[in-house]
Amino acid sequence: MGRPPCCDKVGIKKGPWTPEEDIILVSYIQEHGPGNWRAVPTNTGLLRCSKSCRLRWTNYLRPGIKRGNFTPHEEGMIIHLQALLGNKWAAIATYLPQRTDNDIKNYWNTHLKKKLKMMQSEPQLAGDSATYHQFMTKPPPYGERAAADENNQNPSVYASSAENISKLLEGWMMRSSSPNQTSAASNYNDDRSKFNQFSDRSQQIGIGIGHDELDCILSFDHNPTAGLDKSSCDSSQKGSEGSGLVDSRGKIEGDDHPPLSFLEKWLLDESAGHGEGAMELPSLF
DNA sequence: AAGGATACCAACCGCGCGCCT
DNA sequence: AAGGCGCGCGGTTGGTATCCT
Repeated sequence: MGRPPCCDKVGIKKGPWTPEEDIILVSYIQEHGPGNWRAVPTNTGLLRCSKSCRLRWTNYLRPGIKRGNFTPHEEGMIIHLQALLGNKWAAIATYLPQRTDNDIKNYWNTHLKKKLKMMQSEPQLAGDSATYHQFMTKPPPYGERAAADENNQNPSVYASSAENISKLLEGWMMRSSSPNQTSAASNYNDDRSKFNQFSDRSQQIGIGIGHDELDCILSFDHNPTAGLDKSSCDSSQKGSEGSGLVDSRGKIEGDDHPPLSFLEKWLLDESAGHGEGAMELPSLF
C-alpha cells in the first residue's frame, strides 16, 4: 500500500512565502493557536500544504526565534549535544529554545561540520583548550558575515520572527494604505516604530500581539543573552499557546528531556554562568 | 566589470511514530 | 489488531547572496 500524499498536490503552491501568506498564517495562529495543521490551509484559504504551514510557522514566524549569528556558547552546546545525541536536531533544539531545529541543522552543516573537520586535520589544536577556544570562536576565513556582525551588535543581525513579521507587515500596510509610505529601514528606531505600528495594527485586526509581547520579542533582538533566561518573557508568553520561547511541541517546559542530567547540568551551568561569553570546553568528554 | 565558485538558508520531500477508530 | 491519518523529524535541494579570479 503506497503512502498517500500528505496533501492534495493539485493547486498547492510551493516556493517562498509571500508577506500576504505570512500575515494570513500568523493571524490565524494568533487566533486559534498552533496545531491542527491539516485545518490551516482550508480555514485560511492558503494554497499551501499543511506541512508547509507548520514549517513556516515553526522555523520563521514563531515568536521568540533568534536568527542570525550563533554565539560561541551556542556553538559549544551544539557541538557537544551533537556528539552526544547525533543528528537529533529537534532534541538539540530543545536546549536552545530560541533556535529552530532547521536553523541548528543548517548551522551545523554549513559551519560546525567544517570547523570540526579542520579540527581533526589539526589535532594538536584539540589538546589545548585555550587554543581550541580560539579556534572555535575565530571567524572562518571566508564569508562569515555573521561572526563579523557579532562585534557590531547590529540589530539587524538578530532578526527575530517579529522583525520578519514587521517587515512583511510593512509591505502589507504599504499596499493596503498609502503607496508612498516608509521604505525598508533596518535601524532600531525604525524597527521600534514598526513594532508599535504592528502592535497597534494587530490589535485592530485581531491578531492580538500587544506592546508588552513585542517588547519581549525586541529584547531578543538587542539582548541576545536575555534569551537564555526564558523566564524574562514568560509572563507575556503564557497567554498565547505555542507562541513563546517554547515551541508548539511544548518540549522545553515538559519533563520529556532525554536523560542527560550530567550534560543538562553543565548546559544549565553554562547558561547561568557564562551567558554568551567565551565557550570553554568542559572536561566531560 | 563579469563570470564562476562558494556559502548560506528557506523550503521541500519522504519516512517514522503515535494516536484514533 | 490493523489500518488510516496527522504530525514531527532529518536529509536534501534550489534560489540567492557574496566572494574570488
